[in-house]
Amino acid sequence: MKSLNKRDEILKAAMEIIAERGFHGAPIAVIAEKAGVGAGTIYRYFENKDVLIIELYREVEGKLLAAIQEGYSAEKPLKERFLHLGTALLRYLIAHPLYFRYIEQYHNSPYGARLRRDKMLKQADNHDLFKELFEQGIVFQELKELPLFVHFALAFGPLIALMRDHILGFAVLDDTLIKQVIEACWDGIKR
Amino acid sequence: MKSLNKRDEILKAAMEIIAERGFHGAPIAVIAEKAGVGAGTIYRYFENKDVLIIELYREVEGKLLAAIQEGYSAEKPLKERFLHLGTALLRYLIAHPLYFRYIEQYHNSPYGARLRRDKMLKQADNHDLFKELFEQGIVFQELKELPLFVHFALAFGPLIALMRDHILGFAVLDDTLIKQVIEACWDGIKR
DNA sequence: TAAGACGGAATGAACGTTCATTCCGCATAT
DNA sequence: ATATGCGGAATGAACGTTCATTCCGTCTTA
Repeated sequence: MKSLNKRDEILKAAMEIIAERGFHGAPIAVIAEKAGVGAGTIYRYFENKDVLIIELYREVEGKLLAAIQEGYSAEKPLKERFLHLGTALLRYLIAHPLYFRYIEQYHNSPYGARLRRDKMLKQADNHDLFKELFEQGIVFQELKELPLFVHFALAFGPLIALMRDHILGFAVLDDTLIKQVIEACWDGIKR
Repeated sequence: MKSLNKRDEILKAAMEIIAERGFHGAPIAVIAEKAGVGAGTIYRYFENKDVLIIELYREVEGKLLAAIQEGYSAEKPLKERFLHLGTALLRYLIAHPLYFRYIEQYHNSPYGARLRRDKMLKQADNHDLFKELFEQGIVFQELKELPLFVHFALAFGPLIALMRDHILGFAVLDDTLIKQVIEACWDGIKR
């Protein structure tokens, strides 16, 4: 119990520092200090820095996926489902900006490369939900007849770009705007 | 003349190595070897590594902007102009994948942060062309009445996502598909 | 109950490696 | 012969990781 606390302290500290300063600006010594533990202690909980970083990514990804699936129903109309997933995604990331930043750091790093390679092989993930949605949409002729990866790009690309703007303070994303944006994404993919 | 050649060799080598392996995987020694010069020589042409990297970014950005402006006419209809810029951008980046990778590396690094801050202040850039386009579109009621940054996100987000897929080998972007994608982006922003 | 012994958790100084940068001797050209 | 350009070994800073040592809670024993 006590040890779980310490482990979580380390993860939390790593999360905050890496999200804010990137992997460059997050030496073990700094993470240890923020977590309130000795540098060596980190190696009692994680084999090495890479393992810590990968583990942290898994946790964040898990929470994100759980969040967007909440209240999702595969029975509802396509558009409604799309709006649900999109708004849930945006809302969750806005509520947890550090998660978004961490995910971005992770993707744009050597770790991200390995991740992509892995996903190439094992094609089952959050994408499942969206994949299913897009495939149905094409079959039912509600969506443009384009390759799946184009639909992903049209749907996620704008959201990621907006999140960046939001975090940098360029943009203010309130509920009204979020809804308009997801609708616009739908206009992009719908037939 | 001889010195210019050597300078260009260094820039080219840095470009290729950073684009392929990221800043992590590009120590001065490696760049020097690829460029066919001694490590110390690099410091005859660039004050330090940061200056080299920033200078390289300026050159790449300059070429990119020149490429998309070629053949652009502010007189033509809005949609036609948008299609021109979008396709020119995608085509150029596909033809120069290393440029795209370098730009991405740069943006997702401490350098990128400084860049953003600078652009916050001095709001004149490639964006000018797009900014003008979007503003006109809103005035003429051809585009959705959304904040400018949303239009940027809806237009560029998908293109960047697609470029990533393309470079990673997920996607094959031929001329037909490029056109369809830009059209889909237009559907996203048009009223 | 109190004293002592024990084991695992925690620590941070020390080590080895990696890197940007500097420096100095050599080569080339005038 | 002198000045300029060049290369790559040398340097020192920064970092991840290790490990001998300390710390602390628990169990044992009288």
